[in-house]
Amino acid sequence: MSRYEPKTIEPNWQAAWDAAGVFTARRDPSKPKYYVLEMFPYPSGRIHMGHVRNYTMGDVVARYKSARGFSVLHPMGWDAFGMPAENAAMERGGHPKDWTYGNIADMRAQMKPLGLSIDWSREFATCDPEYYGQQQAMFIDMMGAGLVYRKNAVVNWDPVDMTVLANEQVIDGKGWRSGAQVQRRELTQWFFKISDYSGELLSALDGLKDWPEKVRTMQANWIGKSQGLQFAFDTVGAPAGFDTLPVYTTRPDTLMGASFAAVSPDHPLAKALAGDPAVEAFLAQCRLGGTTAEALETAEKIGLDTGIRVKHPLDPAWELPVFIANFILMDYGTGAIFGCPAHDARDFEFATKYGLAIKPVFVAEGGADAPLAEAFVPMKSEPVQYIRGFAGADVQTGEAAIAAAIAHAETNGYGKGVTQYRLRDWGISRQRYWGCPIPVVHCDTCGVVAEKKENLPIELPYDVTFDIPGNPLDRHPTWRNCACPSCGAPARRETDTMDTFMDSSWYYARFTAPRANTPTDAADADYWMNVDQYIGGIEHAILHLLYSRFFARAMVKTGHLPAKAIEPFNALFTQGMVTHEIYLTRDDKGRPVYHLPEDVVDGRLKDGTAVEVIPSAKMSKSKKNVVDPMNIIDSFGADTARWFVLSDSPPERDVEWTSSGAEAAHKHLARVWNLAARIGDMPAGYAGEGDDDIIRASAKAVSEVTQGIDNFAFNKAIAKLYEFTNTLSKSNGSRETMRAAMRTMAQLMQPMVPHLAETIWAHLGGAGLCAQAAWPVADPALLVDASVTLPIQINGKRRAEITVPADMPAAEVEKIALASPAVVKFLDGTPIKKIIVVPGRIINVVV
RNA sequence: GCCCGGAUGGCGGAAUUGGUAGACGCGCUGGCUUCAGGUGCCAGUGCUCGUAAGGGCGUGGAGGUUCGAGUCCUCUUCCGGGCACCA
Repeated sequence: MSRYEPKTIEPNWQAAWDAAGVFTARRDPSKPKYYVLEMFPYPSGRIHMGHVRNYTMGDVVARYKSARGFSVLHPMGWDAFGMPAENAAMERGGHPKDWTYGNIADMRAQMKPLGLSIDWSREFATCDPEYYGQQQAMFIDMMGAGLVYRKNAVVNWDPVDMTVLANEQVIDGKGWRSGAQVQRRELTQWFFKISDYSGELLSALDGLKDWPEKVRTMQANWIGKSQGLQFAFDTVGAPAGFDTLPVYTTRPDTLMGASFAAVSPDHPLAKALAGDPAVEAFLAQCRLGGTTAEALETAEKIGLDTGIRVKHPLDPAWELPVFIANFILMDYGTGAIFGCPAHDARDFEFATKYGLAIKPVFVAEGGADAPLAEAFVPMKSEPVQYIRGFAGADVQTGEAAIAAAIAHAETNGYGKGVTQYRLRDWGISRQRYWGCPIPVVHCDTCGVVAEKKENLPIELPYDVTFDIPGNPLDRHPTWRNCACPSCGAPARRETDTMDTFMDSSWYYARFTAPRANTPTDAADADYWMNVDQYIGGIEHAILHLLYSRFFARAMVKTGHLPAKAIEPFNALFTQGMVTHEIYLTRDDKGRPVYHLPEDVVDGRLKDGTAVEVIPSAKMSKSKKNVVDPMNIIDSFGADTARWFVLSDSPPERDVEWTSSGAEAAHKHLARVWNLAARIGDMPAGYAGEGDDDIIRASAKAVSEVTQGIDNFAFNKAIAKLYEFTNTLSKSNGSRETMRAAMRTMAQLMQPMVPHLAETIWAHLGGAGLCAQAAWPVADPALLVDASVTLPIQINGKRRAEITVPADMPAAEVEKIALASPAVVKFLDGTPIKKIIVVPGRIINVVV
């Protein structure tokens, strides 16, 4: 071994692994299987540090599990449909397909030098017709299973470009290209009945023990189960067909504080009143702006009194005005509510604005019935005192009062308790080209008919243009024309394509049999499913993971997955982002001009201009705070990049990229290399000294690094490897002991820096490839320390310490502690009130 | 607006179930090596008072529980993620 030159060794080892087929996943009944999957990338064209971090973590797990004797599946593919490809076509010309496949080739070329243990023979892209054709087949099966339907839904409409906009394309309520005020508009869309699974998707979260608690909590809140009361107001002065107005409330205990009723602008009653010009003008105002929950909930609350009145269910003489109000969502409950301003912040704001009564139903325990300055919303567990409650409700918690109110409604026959979910059905229609075509046909006589499976895949036409806004499939001269699968008459294809979340909701299943001519293969799915470890960004905590959980259920129902795959991801790990400082200068109008980190040295540009520095944020192209991983790989090698992204920051947290960090990583690897070289040069028969300590240190390193990897604490595993390196470089053991310790080092480092590990392993006489060697195991007897140092606290403050045999009884430890000079001196005869001895931990003397 | 996280030295972070706060790394300081710079090696490094011995203070902020709190509870500030058509 001469000098550490990663550029020489890395390609050689990658070729050696390829030649030995080390990473090819095989169904091997003699071994337990392990399926590790990282969320597949969108092919933007360049890999970034986040990718390196994500795939390195997955690689550590894959290589570790392989060393532990598992048959490992570790695949890679491309989430290749989506808007950026169409945007590129619009901005730079060219075709989304060419752009996408070009990007895939570029990114694959950037990923290969990382030395990831990926089975590249399973690679696919979701825009491959072989993939999306199978997706269309499943869509047809799911239609047959009653999981798909059409209904109206609200979209962002750009009235100038005459096109539907994604939420991302609505900036401050305006279209991103046209700048026009965006409107909410209804369109007929395709939906999946995910809401049929609300209860199950919620209750099954309890079984996902190896998912982060926060992800389960977020999903549970998203599904949003609530127990409430549904009842109908009798109306006064409403149009025909609206004799009653059904409402849903989670706070029926506040019914005695009702002061108005309100319906959503999308409510049938609001639509029925739209003939009135004042109502129509108001509804038009409500339609302005985007469709996001944030836009709807932060918009100023506005309402219009319809003149209609409803009768309070407990007092027919008590009438409430009916408003149309912009903050009522048609998608939740019945699209109509009663307002209790005293105990709901939104209702309070609304009532104040429109001069409606604010009538408290309960007060804080011991409080008085007084005018409120703001809505009084106690915590659920907090006892309150009902002053306008139902019979029998005294001082109690909200939950008990709600149950009493529901019971009252059911007993008296004006309402019933219902379970409601916030989760809405999954709208999958997109009015865009670069997605999977929805395989249905519109026929004048037969209606909406599924395409025949033998006609799949329904392929996207290549001859499309992006010179004008809108869906190119709509304006294609011939693509829409087809024969009705049912009657054979001329018919029209659906031009909506599928949400790209569909593509990523089953790719994990496809990886188990990527070339099968059905969506999945029973034997392969049975062997490889489930994903044992799934790794990806926390930003996918809700949508992608919830859709995947639903889709797995739909695949089980339609026979495309075995029942055991109903929850497809056994364990989930969510990683943090890679961040970097942002550098900028100002143009003559004071607008920021961003600069790449590589162009900034010591706070200055090359021409000497000082830059402003903004604290670290997620790497993004627009802020130019990106570091191209290829630069590091070119100058330091893949192992340095891998070691660096695993060091320091815990995997679940954000990591700040610093050039000094990358240099430090490289320095350490060179140090390990030099240590291995020195050990390799030791003369035969060299006896040295301290072998026992080296053997103990090795065992400790094995135990601690293994624990670090098992717990996804790669930063800690690496800290232990630093300690082990420090110990070994200071040791002077026998040749054989040093060589064995260094081989252990190579094995422990192999998941993180596989190329360096192979070189050391080979140099010090390891048999075969390090990547195929069995993981080392520590002898437990070597891990136990004979003596232990205990701190002595006096009144909780550390004053002294003693070292005692680890197995000394507590009574004896206490005696020695009290006799120690520092304690005697400090106490100076003060009587002891209490003494606490925690064996192996601490002694606390209370005086 | 709603839901979920996070905050520890100059910096990234460590701290099984509440039990020695600051492991490990970076940076910095001093020394050795070197013609010099870099590399490499050795030592020191939370803040503060003190010549020292030793003391005081310290985990975003304010309270609380406990013999003992970075860790548990309540409130709060700031930062980040998500909010259903970004992927």
